[in-house]
Amino acid sequence: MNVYEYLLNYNIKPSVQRIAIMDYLLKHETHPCIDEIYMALCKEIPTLSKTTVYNTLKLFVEHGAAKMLTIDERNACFDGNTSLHAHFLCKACGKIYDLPSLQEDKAETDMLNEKGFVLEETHHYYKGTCPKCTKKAN
Amino acid sequence: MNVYEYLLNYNIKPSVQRIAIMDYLLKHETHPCIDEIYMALCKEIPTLSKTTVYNTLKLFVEHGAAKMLTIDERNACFDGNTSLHAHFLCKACGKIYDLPSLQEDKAETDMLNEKGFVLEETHHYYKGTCPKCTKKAN
DNA sequence: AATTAGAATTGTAACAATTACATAATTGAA
DNA sequence: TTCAATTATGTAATTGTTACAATTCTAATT
Repeated sequence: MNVYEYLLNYNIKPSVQRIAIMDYLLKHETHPCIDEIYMALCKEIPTLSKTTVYNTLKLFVEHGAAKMLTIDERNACFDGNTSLHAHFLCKACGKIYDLPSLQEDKAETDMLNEKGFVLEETHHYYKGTCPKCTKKAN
Repeated sequence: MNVYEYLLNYNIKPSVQRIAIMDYLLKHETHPCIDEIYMALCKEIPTLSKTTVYNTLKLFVEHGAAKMLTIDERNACFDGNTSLHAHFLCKACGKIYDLPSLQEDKAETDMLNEKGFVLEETHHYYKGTCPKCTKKAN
């Protein structure tokens, strides 16, 4: 996968930092938060600033190249997988799982559109305990 | 509606502050954030502290008497309506609308349960522009 | 190679939401 | 009334995020 081209497809001017951040997002399905990305890339790009990570992710979201998840109340995290899919947050270990896909509730979206609501994003997630943590608790 | 009894039903010891906060939540469908609640109740209870509002809402959520919404990335807000329903956040005016109800995606929840996931909360919301703001923009 | 305008990045400082923690007040039972 | 437990308070610290001005980089043009 050529990240340089990938950014251009979203009308984002590539730069060393932007490529590194997008690359990280695409290769790590961990739904990383700002800090995780910053910490990871610091090593390769020692001059990287946290502000740049903020700016860059904001830019990605605006151009549709990433999605912001606000599942965890304290930290926004980011997903390079922009397809429509649901999530599961384990309250015990904090891990966010991807769920296979997500069917739009057509009755609901039709109703909203009819009333004049313009839909831009759909968010769907569960919170609970994942199988691993459930086992540990016993 | 007797808020005192209401709290007892959720195994929450009533106090002046708790009753006032729960009362506000039940009477205002605005999905208020901490600050809105604090500002509103300051007048009646001049000694109220913001910390108490935090503590109290946390307690309510733990006892299932309220739900925390993290739709807006900056501010958590709270909903006294604990029934399963979806939301719509207007990006223009910031208002959060309640949507009629929410059907569980049975195929999905069955699949999760089968794999050993324990579900505790379901969140479903849209972001976009509401009819009022869409009109204004034209 | 030098110039230059625009874009991208950086760092500091400010800001605002939240939490930790120690203290004070209240409650209810003995 | 006394006492222990619960509840509420306030300050201060912490943390995530943003504003902004300065700096650096990029790439086209001379």
